[in-house]
Amino acid sequence: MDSMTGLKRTNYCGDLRTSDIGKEVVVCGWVAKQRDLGSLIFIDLRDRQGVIQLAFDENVVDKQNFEKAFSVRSEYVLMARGKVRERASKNKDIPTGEIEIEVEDLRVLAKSQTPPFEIVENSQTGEATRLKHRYLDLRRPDLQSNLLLRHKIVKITRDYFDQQGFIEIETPMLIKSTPEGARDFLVPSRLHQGTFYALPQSPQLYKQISMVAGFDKYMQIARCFRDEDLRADRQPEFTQIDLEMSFVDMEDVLEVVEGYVKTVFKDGIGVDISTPLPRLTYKDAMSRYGSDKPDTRFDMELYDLTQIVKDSGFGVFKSAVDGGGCVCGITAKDAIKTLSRKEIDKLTDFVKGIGGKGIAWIRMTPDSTTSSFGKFVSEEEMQNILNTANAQVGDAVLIIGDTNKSKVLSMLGALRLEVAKKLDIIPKDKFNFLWITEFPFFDYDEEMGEFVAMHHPFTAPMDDCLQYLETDKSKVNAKAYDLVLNGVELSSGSIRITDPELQNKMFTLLGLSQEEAQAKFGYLLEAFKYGAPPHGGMGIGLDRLIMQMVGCETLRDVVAYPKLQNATEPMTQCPSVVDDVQLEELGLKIAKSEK
RNA sequence: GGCCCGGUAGUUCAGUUGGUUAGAAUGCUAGCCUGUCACGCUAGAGGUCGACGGUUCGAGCCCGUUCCGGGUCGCCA
Repeated sequence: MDSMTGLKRTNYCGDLRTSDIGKEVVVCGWVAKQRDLGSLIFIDLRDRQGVIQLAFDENVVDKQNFEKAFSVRSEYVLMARGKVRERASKNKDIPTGEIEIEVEDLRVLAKSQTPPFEIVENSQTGEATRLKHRYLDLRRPDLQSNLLLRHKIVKITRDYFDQQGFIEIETPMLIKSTPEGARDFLVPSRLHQGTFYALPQSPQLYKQISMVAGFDKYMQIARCFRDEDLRADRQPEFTQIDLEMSFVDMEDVLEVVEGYVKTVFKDGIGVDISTPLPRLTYKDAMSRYGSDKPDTRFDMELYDLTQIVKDSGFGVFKSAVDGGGCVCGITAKDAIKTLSRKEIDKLTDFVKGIGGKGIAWIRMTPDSTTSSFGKFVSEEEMQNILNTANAQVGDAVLIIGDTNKSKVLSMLGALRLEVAKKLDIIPKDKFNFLWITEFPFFDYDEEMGEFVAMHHPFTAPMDDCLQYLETDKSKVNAKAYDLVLNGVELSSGSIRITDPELQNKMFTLLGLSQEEAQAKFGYLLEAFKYGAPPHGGMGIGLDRLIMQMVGCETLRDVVAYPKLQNATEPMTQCPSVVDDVQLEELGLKIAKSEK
């Protein structure tokens, strides 16, 4: 192995261009590829900026360097000094394809074992293997560029909010556990055995207290933790762009966030987002798309057939309507080829999987119109359905009925997405933002038979809903707003309650006793006694934002060191057991052994 | 916790009704090769078919159990 003595890097491999021809440069990096043509050897040397070709001609370079180049293997770490020159034959496909380095001094700084998978873009290797050797996985150009973009986005974010007068404040990682919402990760206390800190699910209460403290505009690139099951877009720890502002109402928050979205897309990836962003109330989103985070990159909106089929001879429809529910449908345009009877059966299974009973369908082929329920309904009813469905030859109509209205909408919303995926009609190059406003304050829990809070207990109700607080909870909406991008909930926020009287009333309505509220949030309530400015804010999911920007399928491609679905990390093998000594110091005993 | 998909060479996969010695590509090793860039050509090494049990004359394939990975529902105020 060689030393670096006498050499100092002058350029990144991937940065060199034809303008550097003639210069003597020193580059460092990893061997991406070695091509041995006999008395001519090429090495592609890779660093974070890209690759550059090193050339070794047996008749020109000295014997020692040539033999080194010959014996080099994948992922060896090299340093090379030489002259940049124009290539004899050019490669138009890469940015450095017209030049190469005629190497005069080659140093092998480190050897490498053969990597367990190929270090290439769009790797097909399973994630468990890649995460076990994440340092190799991260060498891949796509992950390198994802993380470089992430860095850039974070910088743009800090700059934007700084310009808007926001102050970044670090809130603690070790905080009081407040078992509501998601599960907390707990950290046992040594100095106070038997007690625990929790890792924050978000800096929510601290940022509100920062408003009471007078910081006026707060932001933080905040790490958040939730001990819940993982998904492709959900990790137990994630990063949130956390905001809070004083003396604002909803419109002010939305305006700041819209400015941010515009800036970060323009400066980050060169995409123009036109503002103001479109808005939809929760109610409209549910009735038109069957989702509180609709993907508006394609149409296929829901429609209501309840009035048409309320006296239908088709039992499924009739009983849904009689039971106080509804019957709604979607029309899949030009879909009969994809949506064969067999495919519709699969969709029926899909709907059953999310709690539905099935799908009533109509297929309009050029020859005939067939349906699963035609013989039970009159000609007129069928015609009315087709009119409302705006169905033409080639279309498929999918209908769901149930005694639970919101269930019909959400199932149809899920079906809408499933069908769109099957038909492959979702454009990949669009960035469709959408504000969802006027969220219900309460959610009716069927199992418990009562209304439960849909948001954290400091969310303010909308002013014109205050009158219904004690009379009709279903009519109470919150000053809460979500920002949706391409069907993904990117961001969520609200205006908070600062009136202690209203706050107490809300606790009561949420079934929290004074004592419970005091025990959980006493410090915030105490703070509010000393002059709390009206305030509100938002949390923007940084990981999901970047995921959308690079168009990848999983959060793991934009997080440097993510966890597998089982919440472990194969490289470090965490979580792991700890020494008995550690447990003893904490006053802990493991009650259940592993097996 | 439920449901779905998967586990075969280092990697990605194929493997017919259960039938002799389990294949391909790529990677790896060696040799040849002066303009390659997915270099090319030749040769070679590389397998507990996730594990355990069962059915069978015979199991990669069938059955049961279990482990592991992915997706999803529940969950994520």
